[in-house]
Amino acid sequence: MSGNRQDKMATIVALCKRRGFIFQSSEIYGGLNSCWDYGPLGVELKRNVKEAWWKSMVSSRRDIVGIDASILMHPKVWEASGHLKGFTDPLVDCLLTKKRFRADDIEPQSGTVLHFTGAKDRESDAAITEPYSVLAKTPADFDKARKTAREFYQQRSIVKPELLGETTEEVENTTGFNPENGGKLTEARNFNLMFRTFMGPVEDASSTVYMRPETAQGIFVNFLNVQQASRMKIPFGIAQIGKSFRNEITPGNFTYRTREFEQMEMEYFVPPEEDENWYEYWKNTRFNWYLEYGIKKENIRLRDHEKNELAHYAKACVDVEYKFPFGWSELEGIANRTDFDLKQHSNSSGKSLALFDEETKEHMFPFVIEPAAGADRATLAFLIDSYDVEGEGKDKRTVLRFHPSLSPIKVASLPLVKRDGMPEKAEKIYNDLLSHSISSFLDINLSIGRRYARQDEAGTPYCITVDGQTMEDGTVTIRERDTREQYRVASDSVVECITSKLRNA
RNA sequence: GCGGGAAUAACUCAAUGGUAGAGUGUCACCUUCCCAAGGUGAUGGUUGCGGGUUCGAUCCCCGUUUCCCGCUCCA
Repeated sequence: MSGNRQDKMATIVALCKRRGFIFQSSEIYGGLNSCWDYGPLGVELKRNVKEAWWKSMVSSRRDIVGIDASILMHPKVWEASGHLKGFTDPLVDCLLTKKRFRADDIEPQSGTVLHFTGAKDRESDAAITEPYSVLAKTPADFDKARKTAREFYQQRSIVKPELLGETTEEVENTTGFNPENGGKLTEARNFNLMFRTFMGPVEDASSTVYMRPETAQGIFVNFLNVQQASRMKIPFGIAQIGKSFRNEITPGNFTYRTREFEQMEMEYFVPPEEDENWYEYWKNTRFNWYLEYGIKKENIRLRDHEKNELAHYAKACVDVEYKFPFGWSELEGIANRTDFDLKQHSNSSGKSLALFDEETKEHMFPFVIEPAAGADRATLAFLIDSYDVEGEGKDKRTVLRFHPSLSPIKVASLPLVKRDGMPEKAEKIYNDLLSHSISSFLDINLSIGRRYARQDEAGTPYCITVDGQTMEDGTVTIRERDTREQYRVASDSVVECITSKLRNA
């Protein structure tokens, strides 16, 4: 990881805080791990990202409808979906090397275990009574095992350890030792990635509920409700934007991996024999969506999952990856979930989620193609991708080159100087814009250059400037963020002009 | 969860075992007809938090929280 890349991330985190995009959660209390709050600019940006997604997936299509399911769902949902079982990883650590293993990945081993009760130093009074064991695999090499044990005690400040209380034990098919060095592993600890809480005032096992680790299940369990209410016929989709929660073992990289996050998911139900075509279709459609909203071609790619990488439900999966400063990372996964989920819920609930096929007169389970995107990840990617620094020294300019639809503020209304009625005129234009629900900003103080710079750093695509000529002929200038070019329009056509620019952007 | 590094004003950073400074920013007033101009003033910090050592700690020690890096994990 080069210094530059990390500098870029740090610079963006600082900019986000300074300009009000993203703050650390509960900062005055020292912060809360992996939790972030969106500030005034950040919330607009993220809303715009979600709106762009919703428009492209729902509003502009005849074949997709939306829902908003609750975060808490019946616990059996998570049994059926496989999350209750599959989301629990029993993990063990090597006491010597600290290397971590999944307990169920360790091959059973046989051999002789050497137990020690402790160690003392050969040249001082130092001693330690912590027990330790090493497995000497058949054919047993006891000297090597003892050497491992001495390393263990050396780590605990015994410089020249003499092992104490050695006993041996024959074992078969144990998984309690590190396959690489025979060293004892910790007890298995379960990491369930689902957040748990209690429904109602009594905290007992029967009231345990989970906060959803994905929004998809809310769609699957509502599949027939939605299909019947909206009279949809396959192929059709159900979309949802909402918060999900996962107790990630390692959160990090700013808002990239957090334990509370927002997903934009769509489940597209198709005839089983058409699954591969639709998979290709959504792969391309979703990839192009990022390009359409300004992500640079060289910073985005598709990466197919290897067979052994696939989730338990998936027949195929491809990631849309973005080149973050910390490396290529997933923005969105497009998966062929087959009929796994609908069948599971049908079996588990006893209520069939199959559709009746009028042609074949048979019940059938559609296959599901799922494009699942991270709203926070997409927001972060748009933020990073639009970040640009121009010029050097005094001419240096920081610009967020957002696609205009994503910009938190669309227009700033600025009087060139604070006199001759210019502030009043600028305020009138500002009010006009606001009355047309165009997100705008009025800035009167300080030099015009400074105010342009502030808007550049907020990613505002257009600045309206009221100058001397405005007072004579009623025209104002529109300044373009990316080129800094200016041209004049009649002040009473500003709203119309901006509206058309935003529509065509 | 392990190992390493860091934490001082809103941001970027200084400084010192004797209760902290600068630049930037922000605000007000003045000035200013086009890209972070200038002037004056103001705003700002229990030095992340909690203990300990000390006459005295931002500095030394311990713990803790958060962030970053590396493991590990990742539906």
